[in-house]
Amino acid sequence: MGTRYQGTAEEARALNTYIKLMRAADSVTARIHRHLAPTGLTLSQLGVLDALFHLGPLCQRDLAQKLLKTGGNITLVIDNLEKRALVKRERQTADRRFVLVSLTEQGQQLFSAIFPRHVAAIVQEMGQLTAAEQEALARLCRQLGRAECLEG
Amino acid sequence: MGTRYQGTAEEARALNTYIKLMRAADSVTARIHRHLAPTGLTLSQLGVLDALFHLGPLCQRDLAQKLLKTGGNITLVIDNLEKRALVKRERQTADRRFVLVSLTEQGQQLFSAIFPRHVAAIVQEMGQLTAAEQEALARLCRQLGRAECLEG
DNA sequence: GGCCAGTAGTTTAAGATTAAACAGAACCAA
DNA sequence: TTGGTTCTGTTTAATCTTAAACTACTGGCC
Repeated sequence: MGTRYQGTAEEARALNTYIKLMRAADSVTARIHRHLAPTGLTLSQLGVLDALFHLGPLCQRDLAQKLLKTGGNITLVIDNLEKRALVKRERQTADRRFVLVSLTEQGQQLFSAIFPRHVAAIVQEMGQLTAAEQEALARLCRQLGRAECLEG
Repeated sequence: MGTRYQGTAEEARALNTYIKLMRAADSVTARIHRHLAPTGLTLSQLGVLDALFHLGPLCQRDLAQKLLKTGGNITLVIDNLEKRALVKRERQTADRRFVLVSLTEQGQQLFSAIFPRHVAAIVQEMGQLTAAEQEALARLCRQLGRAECLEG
């Protein structure tokens, strides 16, 4: 956007950085998603499986927080994973407001099969940068994305 | 994702950078979009208006390329902008396959009114980083997103 | 006990997004 | 001229995404 905008140097710099950041994220996302396509999983679904695999069962509120998504969104993504029997929901008895989501046997197996390829795709994407550059990029991104919850 | 994944150092580094990049892009996008909400425009719609404003009338294929989106997506976004009379379509007579999209008077006015605030929001977001850091981030992102068309 | 505020999930409406199938147009070659 | 190829844009089906309205549940307070 706004490649031709003439403003102050500060504005031009901020705009340029913003555009480059968005394009990089879009490009990488598109390519990673294409690697994933044959599995029939979306990136959102993989995100949920990943969280459950590495962190154990979680309630939907926690999933929403981890993935920076709204509650309504998580409801739908879990719905779709549940249709494929990759995760299951369990209403908690202690506090019936909570729903605990966990991987099924099939979910575990599928994720274990897919994850190494997913990591390989990410390593390949990042291969454009040296180790030092990757670390610098990670640091700058962390500084930019500083928490500030999505729904706050 | 995969904060707890134990792989090689190369894998851990690539994963970490990937996560940080995605979270930064998501956070910034969410905050920028919130600034935009009162106008009723989505970020995609603003992207189209911006391209038309700064580059002049374009056909949908060119818009898709500029914005890294699919043709089907552009069709819909233009539909929605057309409903609000912010852009207009004109079938080209020279080659009837092309549709030239341009801003209406209203579109120009709305964009002119909104753009400065949008730039201000981006400058504020990027204010987390020094000028040198912004330039470093832009360079690293450019390196990562190197062209490779979306639909190719 | 009964009301009320806050919390967890769901639903709904609108828009974004892609891939894939499709229609119309241009173009090239035999 | 006809046939095949390529290109632009549209449509469709599926999913994602958000905000906002809604339901169900908990816990505190009178």
